[in-house]
Amino acid sequence: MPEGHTIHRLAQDHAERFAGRPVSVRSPQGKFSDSAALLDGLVLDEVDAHAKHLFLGFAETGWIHIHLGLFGKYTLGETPAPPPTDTVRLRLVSDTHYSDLRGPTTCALITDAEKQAIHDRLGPDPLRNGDDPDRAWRRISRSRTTVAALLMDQKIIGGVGNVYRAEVLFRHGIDPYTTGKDLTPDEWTAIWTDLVALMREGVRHNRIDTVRPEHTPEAMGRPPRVDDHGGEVYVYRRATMPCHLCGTEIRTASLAARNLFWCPGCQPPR
DNA sequence: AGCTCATGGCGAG
DNA sequence: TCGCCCTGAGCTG
Repeated sequence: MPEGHTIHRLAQDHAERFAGRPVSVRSPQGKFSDSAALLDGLVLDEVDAHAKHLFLGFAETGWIHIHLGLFGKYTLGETPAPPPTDTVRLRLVSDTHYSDLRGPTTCALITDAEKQAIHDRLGPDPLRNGDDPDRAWRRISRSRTTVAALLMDQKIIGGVGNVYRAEVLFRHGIDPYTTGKDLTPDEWTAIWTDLVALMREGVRHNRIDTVRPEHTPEAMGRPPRVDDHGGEVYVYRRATMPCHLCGTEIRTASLAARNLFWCPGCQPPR
């Protein structure tokens, strides 16, 4: 689940359901108990998100910094909350809603300065209004690293994960092994603009869909397909299956310990 | 019951 | 580049 769109959606949902009201803060699992005790009953007054980092602000006391990592998951619902299971790291409860966090890489109480340090080491985020794509381009355009690796580097661009990486490169016909230096300014502009649109859609629908309307199974007169992660995509996790557009077998490779997917037909080497 | 894998990221070497 | 941390689903047996 967790790419940038997931975190921005969680920020929205938390702002709507918990902000401006006192909330009960607990850690049934125990690993966040000390901080939870400090925050319990305070008003949650601000929510922020940058890349894959979520921040829940409690005025003078500080921020809960949350990073889901690969396994972290949220469950949101209406009160009454069910009895918490022993893997719930953080439970928030307002008079109307509850939220349960399980398996995060990070759930810690931090200061304003510590929060700022996190923003400082993250690249521009397509989901943060006003973030400047030129900051990313300055680093990409002089890098000999592959664009596939650069898109996943959170210092360069914030919020893109393995699905958006594969899909945005497919949508622009870019071979993932193209180096940053070889990418054209127009290609970068197209990638950034597309990420802004795709990820906003991702926040709205709470899932990743990247297939253009003219390429949906209905539009192409093919049987409907169901991708096992819940969204409609071109290449992600479709290794050895035929490309929806050209029929070439989708390829996969390991790049920086992550699975990369691309269509050699639609994304030819330079 | 035990294994593998997953949309992340960190630190050691 | 590797090992490690966090959890749960989907296999295998």
